[in-house]
Amino acid sequence: MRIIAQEVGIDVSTLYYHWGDKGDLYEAVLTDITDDLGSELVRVEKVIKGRPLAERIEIALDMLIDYLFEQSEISNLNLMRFFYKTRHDMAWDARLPVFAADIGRSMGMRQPDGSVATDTKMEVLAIIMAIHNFVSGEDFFSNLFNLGEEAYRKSVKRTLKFIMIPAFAGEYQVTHHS
Amino acid sequence: MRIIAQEVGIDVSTLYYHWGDKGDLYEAVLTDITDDLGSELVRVEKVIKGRPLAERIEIALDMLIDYLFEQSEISNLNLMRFFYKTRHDMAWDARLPVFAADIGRSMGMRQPDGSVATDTKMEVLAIIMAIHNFVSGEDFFSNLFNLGEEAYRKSVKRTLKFIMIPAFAGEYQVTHHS
DNA sequence: ATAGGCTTCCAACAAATGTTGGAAAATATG
DNA sequence: CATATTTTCCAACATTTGTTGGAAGCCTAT
Repeated sequence: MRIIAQEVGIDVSTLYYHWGDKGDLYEAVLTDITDDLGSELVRVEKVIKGRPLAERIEIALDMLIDYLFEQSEISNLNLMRFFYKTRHDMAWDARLPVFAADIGRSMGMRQPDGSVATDTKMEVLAIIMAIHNFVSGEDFFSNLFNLGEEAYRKSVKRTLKFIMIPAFAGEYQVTHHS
Repeated sequence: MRIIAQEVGIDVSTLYYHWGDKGDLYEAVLTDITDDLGSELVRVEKVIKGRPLAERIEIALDMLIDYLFEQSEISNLNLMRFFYKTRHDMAWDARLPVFAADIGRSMGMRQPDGSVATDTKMEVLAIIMAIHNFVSGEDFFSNLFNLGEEAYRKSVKRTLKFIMIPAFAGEYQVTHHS
């Protein structure tokens, strides 16, 4: 709390005054970044609408990776939320499965009855996490492979396209859109 | 430190006596789990030796996922190491790129000169992280999708095969080995 | 058995961290 | 302008957490 307050340039009590205790603040931040990510997904959907699937995936990856690299706290906080083990139990956010279902639908992976299967949501989740992983782990991995910021980001895009396009769009040669 | 000592059933000073301070203990644990993971990779390699690539991937995923679900701290600690931002800088472990290179070689992804390209290591890293993600995130995700332990683990295997086999072994129908 | 080492624990210290009371400053309202 | 309300900060508190000194217990070799 002190560190956050200092970063913002206010006293820690002012932080408490406006945002409540640590748990409240954390929840507010999570809600906020989830909203942001939701808006970005809508933006992406608009751009890729109508294109063939493989191209949609490629563009979506490019856009989301760029977006998250600019806001890497989003990836950080999401991953921490998934993996961090707390002694206190945490607030729940039901929007992740909704996002996953939306993305699944956007990729044409709906069932005969229009709903999205759990298997599909798991697959989408894997994509989302893969992006977050590379964004949040930038410090660690770029150091590990001796890549500069630019080279690292490019390699992330290439790697994720290499994996996801064959998996979700079958036969397709990766080209370059960004 | 107190919590660890309590879990082990000793006094916290005894913990210090044997393992040094928190950083030393953390390093020792990381070394230990990395050794374990290394041994498991060797074990996997023995089993899949000589089989066709797609089958190798399938079996390796099954084995590694089972192994990590039994030792989920390995996934936890690895991911934390990748993503956690500390104010103190951390000890470095150079074995991850070696593992990635070994796995890449084992998948036949070596360059003409026998070395393994950074792109390839990134791809392997993506696989490793995907497994860790689902293992470490079990609590969160199984709750999210209302899956029991058994169903969740099965779904993880299916999902990762669904994504990785087309990406790394081209045309291939997923069958069931485990 | 006993001296000397090794191991364990209790108690304490210092620093970090979550949180709040209350005074001062800033702002709004009449 | 005077008053009421809101906002900010300082100082303190209680708890958590990393760490250590020293006494007590245990083990081994003579």
